[in-house]
Amino acid sequence: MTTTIFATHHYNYPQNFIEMKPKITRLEQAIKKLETNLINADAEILEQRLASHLGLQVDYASELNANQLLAATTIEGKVLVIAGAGSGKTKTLTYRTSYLIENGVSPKEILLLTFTRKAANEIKNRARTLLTSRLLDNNPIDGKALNDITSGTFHSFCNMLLRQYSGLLGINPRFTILDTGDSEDAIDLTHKEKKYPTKITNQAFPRKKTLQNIFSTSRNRRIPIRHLIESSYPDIAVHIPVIEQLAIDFHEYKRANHLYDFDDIISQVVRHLKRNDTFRQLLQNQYRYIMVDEYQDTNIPQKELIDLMCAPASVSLMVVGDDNQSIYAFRGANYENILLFGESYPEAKLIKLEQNYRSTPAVLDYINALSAQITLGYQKQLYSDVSMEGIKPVFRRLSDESKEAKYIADKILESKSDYDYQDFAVLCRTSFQSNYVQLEFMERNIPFIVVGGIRFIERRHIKDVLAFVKILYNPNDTIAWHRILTLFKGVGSVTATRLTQAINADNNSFAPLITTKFTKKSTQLEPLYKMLSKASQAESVEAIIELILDFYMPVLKINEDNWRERSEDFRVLKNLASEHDSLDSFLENLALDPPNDSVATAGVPEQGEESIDKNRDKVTISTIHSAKGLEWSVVFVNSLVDGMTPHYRSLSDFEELEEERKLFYVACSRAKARLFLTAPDYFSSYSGYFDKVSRFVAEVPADTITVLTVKQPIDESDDPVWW
DNA sequence: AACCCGAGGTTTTTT
DNA sequence: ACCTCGGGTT
Repeated sequence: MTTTIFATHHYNYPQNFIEMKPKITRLEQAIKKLETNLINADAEILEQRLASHLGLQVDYASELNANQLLAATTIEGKVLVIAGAGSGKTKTLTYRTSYLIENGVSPKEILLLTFTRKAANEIKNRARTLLTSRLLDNNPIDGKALNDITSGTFHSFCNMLLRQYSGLLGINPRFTILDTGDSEDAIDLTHKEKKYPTKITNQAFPRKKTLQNIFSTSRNRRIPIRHLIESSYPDIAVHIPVIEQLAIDFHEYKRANHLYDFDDIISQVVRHLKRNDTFRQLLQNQYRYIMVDEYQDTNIPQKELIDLMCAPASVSLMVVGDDNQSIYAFRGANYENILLFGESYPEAKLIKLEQNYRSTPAVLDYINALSAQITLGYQKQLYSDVSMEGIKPVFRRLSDESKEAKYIADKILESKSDYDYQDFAVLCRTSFQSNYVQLEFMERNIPFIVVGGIRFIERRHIKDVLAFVKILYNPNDTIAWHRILTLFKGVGSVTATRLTQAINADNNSFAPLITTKFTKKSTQLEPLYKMLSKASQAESVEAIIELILDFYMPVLKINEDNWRERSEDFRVLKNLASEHDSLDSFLENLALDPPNDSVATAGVPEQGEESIDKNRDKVTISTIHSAKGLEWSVVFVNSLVDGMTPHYRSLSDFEELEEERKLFYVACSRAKARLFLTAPDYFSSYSGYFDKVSRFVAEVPADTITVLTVKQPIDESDDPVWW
């Protein structure tokens, strides 16, 4: 029995653990079975692989470790690669890509699906460098050919398919994409149009946000709406029949107006793959080598997509992931996909990458201890061959959140001689947990950048401007019309709907805007008409944005008192526009690969050209979710109170709690050299009062971590005893 | 039909 | 402490 830090604490285990037992057993069996297909880089295999490398440009054997080499050179059949944190996953995919090409695979046959487009481009570019930098005398490989590799996120790939094969699929290629907020609006509009009751026996109808959530979860996790509501939203059960009907109406509404939400983009492709044999065979013949990154975060439709494309034995599939890092169930990801891979592909091979190149042994010991607490998963133990042990992670409790922030700032300034600002990151469970940290950093003049939280694309004024662009691209986009028209005083929901209908009925001409019936509602409609007419003739995306802004700025000034601040964002928007030469690529990029950093930065003011390096040197403040895949020398994780991390909403559900545990694992495994964990004494909100240290900190063996107690002379006099 | 105001429920994470 | 929704008012 190992000693844990807070042995006296008692945490209630989720009640549904018993019900979960059969499912857990099934998953365990699938894991066990696939474990028997594990291949290891033994001497014989390696020798075989090395022999086949004669004549290749890249020296795979000396640049990869044994199992990386195995993964990079196993190019036929179905393979699952379990890639632990910091095990060189991107490197392996890069070398595999290069290996495929050196073995005569055409770049056009390669499909690379990753979590972000950035990751896809990185792999492509690194593979290019790899292949072309070795270019000696007669290198037959053209670096440009790598552009023919199809790569991107599931969403961008499916979006491309829908547009490119629109003829074959019988759909309109000029559709617009609804983000989550737009979907909510569309649900609301459908609801109002159909005039469904908003109350039954005094029970209010759920909000649009809740509805969007229900619809999306129902589709991504394949749970009928009725069951989902009965199990997760029991208090709105009286509304089930209406909600079910609304789901159908909502879907028809989207189809009628050429609107696709995030879920449609994937699901519609899956639907076509199932029904359209020509389409399916086309893709199966085209993409012969498929690689999927972050497989643990795929949802059911995404898994189905892969399964359909990979049905022929001749299609090679390698999925890469880490079951310890599945943290997206809330948006429908299904952690079972990776655990049940052996069920879908009984012949699949399993390869594990367990050598860690990121963290010191001291940090690794800790994250291995965290990993041991995760109930389900493939056997794994990260190891390092670095001999310097490093410093153990530190846990410190402080009286409140501002003291926590102070402590973090102190530590950063203390170790500033060893590191740059950009070597630090503060990782938070929720974005608002960074508020105190931001304040403290501003006061102490520590430059920082905030990642996660309210994003660029979701700001009201940005969405407004994009609505104009969307209309120019798809005049059927009723959601965008509605958004624009209700900006004007005198035009409300009813007029907007009527006007939108008139436009659509008039073959999408803008003419109804200048009929007297509507112009008397607002003087803005005529200028709008002129602007749209002009913009539809404009030469470039940038010119269109300029025209829209000329029109929109006065409106913004009337509607928002902080218009000056908001209009700063338009420079970013104009820059983005200048990078695109067509409306579809511009809109697609913003919808599916939006700029991630919030513009919120502080500290070092801009000082012109030379200070670019200085502007990069900032501490990162990020949500844990947005930190996935990244690493820093020094990592802080705050708010480690049970109820904040794990979040109180997940305490009663076994699977949700497991995901929180994995989230903490992701956070800690970002650290290269130092890991600081902090917790305030308590946290209270309308949902309760929480004062126990996070169970994730409490449950690991005490010798893996240094716990600072009251005895430590850190500038806090009123540090209470907390265990 | 639009707008204003007050009440009540709300807050995790994001392609 | 915040935003969304509903109801009453203009």
